[in-house]
Amino acid sequence: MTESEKAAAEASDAALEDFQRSGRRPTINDIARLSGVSKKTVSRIINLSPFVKDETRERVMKVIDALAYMPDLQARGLAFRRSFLIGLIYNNPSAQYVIDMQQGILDAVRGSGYELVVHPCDLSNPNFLKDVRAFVERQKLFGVIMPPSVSEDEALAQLLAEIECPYVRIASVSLDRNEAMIVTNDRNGAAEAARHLADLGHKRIAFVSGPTSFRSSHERREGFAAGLAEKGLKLAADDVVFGAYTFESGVECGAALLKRKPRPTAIFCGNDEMAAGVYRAARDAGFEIPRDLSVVGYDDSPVAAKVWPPLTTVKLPIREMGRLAAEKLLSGAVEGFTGRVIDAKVAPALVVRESTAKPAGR
Amino acid sequence: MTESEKAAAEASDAALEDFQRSGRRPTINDIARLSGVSKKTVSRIINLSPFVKDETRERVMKVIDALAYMPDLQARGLAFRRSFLIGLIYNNPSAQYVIDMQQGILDAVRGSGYELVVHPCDLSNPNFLKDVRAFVERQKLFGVIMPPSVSEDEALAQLLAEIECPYVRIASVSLDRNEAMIVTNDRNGAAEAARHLADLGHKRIAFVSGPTSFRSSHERREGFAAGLAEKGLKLAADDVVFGAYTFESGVECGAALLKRKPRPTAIFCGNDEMAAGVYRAARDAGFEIPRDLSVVGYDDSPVAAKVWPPLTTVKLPIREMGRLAAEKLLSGAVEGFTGRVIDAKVAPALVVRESTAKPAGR
DNA sequence: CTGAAAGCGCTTACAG
DNA sequence: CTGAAAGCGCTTACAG
Repeated sequence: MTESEKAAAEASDAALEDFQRSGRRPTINDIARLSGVSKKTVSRIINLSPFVKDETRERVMKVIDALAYMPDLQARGLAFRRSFLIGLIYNNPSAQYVIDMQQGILDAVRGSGYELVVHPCDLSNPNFLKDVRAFVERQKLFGVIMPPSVSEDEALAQLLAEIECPYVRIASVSLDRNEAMIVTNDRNGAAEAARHLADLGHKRIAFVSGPTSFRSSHERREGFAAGLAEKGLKLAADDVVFGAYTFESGVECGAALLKRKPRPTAIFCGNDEMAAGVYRAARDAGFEIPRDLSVVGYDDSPVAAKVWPPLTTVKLPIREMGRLAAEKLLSGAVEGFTGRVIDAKVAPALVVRESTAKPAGR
Repeated sequence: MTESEKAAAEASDAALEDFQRSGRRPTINDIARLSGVSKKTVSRIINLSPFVKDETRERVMKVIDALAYMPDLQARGLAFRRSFLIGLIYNNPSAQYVIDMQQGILDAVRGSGYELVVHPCDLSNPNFLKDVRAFVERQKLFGVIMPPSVSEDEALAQLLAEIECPYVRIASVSLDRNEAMIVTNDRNGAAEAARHLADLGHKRIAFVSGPTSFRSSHERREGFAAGLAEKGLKLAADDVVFGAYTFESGVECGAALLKRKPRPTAIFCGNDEMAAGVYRAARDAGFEIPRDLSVVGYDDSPVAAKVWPPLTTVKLPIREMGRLAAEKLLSGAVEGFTGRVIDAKVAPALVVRESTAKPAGR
């Protein structure tokens, strides 16, 4: 280092300290001035451009770190014509499901500077598409994530494509390009439940379906039927009753099934909420679980461990699904996410607790 | 209208149609040009300035409506030095609580152009304050809402004040200026529960407290003790056991209380989750609710209606609390919110279901 | 590998 | 009541 370089370095150190004392939030101009480069070069560094000499980058980074510089997201957003926000558009009635998904998304974006904006909605609202469009366009969302059954709305997916808003859909089967899907393979989970009940020796088995407007209702039914078929059993149309994925609908469906003669010895429910409702119906009708009736749920939500006896159910890794969806969405656009999750698989798994046993008399 | 005015109007109509055909999103410049005013005047209209002639406003509004103009939030944000985002910072373990609060906040901001960004956090994380600060400053949040127990952290409130981030805290007692508080008056709710149990004839009554780190635990305990005192009963220190507002802790506390001789004939729980745990403990120990034991919860969360027998509990209007908090936050800054809720009161109310009855032998 | 100029779509401060 | 200029803090397109 020559004398004159040393003097320059000292001068810039002094300027840096002056700035620190000022207490102002630094801008790209401050960083450029204090490190002796143009703001364009600072911009290149912020945006991880490879076209910066290592030495230059180090010098600038030192100033950035010393001043804890954070680029202004509004300004970047204005120039980029988009924000650093991810939208979660959902209509799932389960609070736990939504919270788990939010957590998963936040797991993925932590440290990236992106944040999560939540947008519950109602598919039956005639303004639904207009609302979503306004939401996306006003905030210039980076992209959106959609769990079922919003994810199954083709008109919405088409709208998002038209306005060029990246999205990832979470659904029980693939509905889109691989890059835009997280698939939960509900058939496999339901088939596992079927094999479990068949192996215990049950023959008269009923299925409480979710609403037919949810794709998962069909997938779980078909997977369940396929699992029974492997064991030589059949799920007749008459063995299926329809609920709404809610506790109350579970009570009603359970009560109806338990009045039948002969009554089923096992009931598979489309989700845990309805299974809890079937518990209530069984109690009201004087049946004991699992002695008189085996029950299996789906989701492994917290309620599954809180009911008595603890519920055998199919575990859906909701938080992980959220994380995978966010990683897929950011993949490519954000450093560190590239291609990592394109082939991620979600595998449902049976969790055997105490609500299933051999049927009476075996 | 003179001939030349008419010609001008026709010309501008044509220009407007041209623009509509272009499919571009209009900017403030387009609106200004097409309505023949400066962009400053358009800006005044967007910002509801009274200093615009009615006739001018009407002319400009016509163009705004025709083109469905939405001001760019990034650009406004850059100029205003803040965003149009409200943060929800929370550490509440109940999914239903958080979802209800989110819904309430969204009820309030609907149509205002503001959106909700969620930020779960962990008070015990040493980086907690730094994380929140980065969250608020990076996104330049308009303001934040904090439910318990985040709301009770004075260091956080002080930090937000320092960085001039408006906030509203939700808590069981007032901790701040009226403009920054939604108070849930937990003492009153707990006192109602106490009177209900005393009126039924219970004498041996226990309280399962939430964690002492939650202010609500103290408030509910003191309110409960005060309610009992009105009826000539006393809540001794020995009658209080401490849980963690979780199901599992409720099981443990319930089991411990039911082993006592003489055992309590009624248990008031700091929340519904723990009450559900006490149900489990009662069942495990062979006691029937309400025959052998009366149980009262707090919150009126969905679990209260799902357990058997349905739980008597104190209803906390969580969604409304979220709405009130958001209205208070936006009050003053956003048209239509001014002063409307400064004196809003949250009143807890006892919901009597089937988990409470006279003690055995009366 | 680096930079000067123009622009993103708004608002503020000033002037009239 | 209205407007021309400058600015918010970044990036893009171009040039070297």
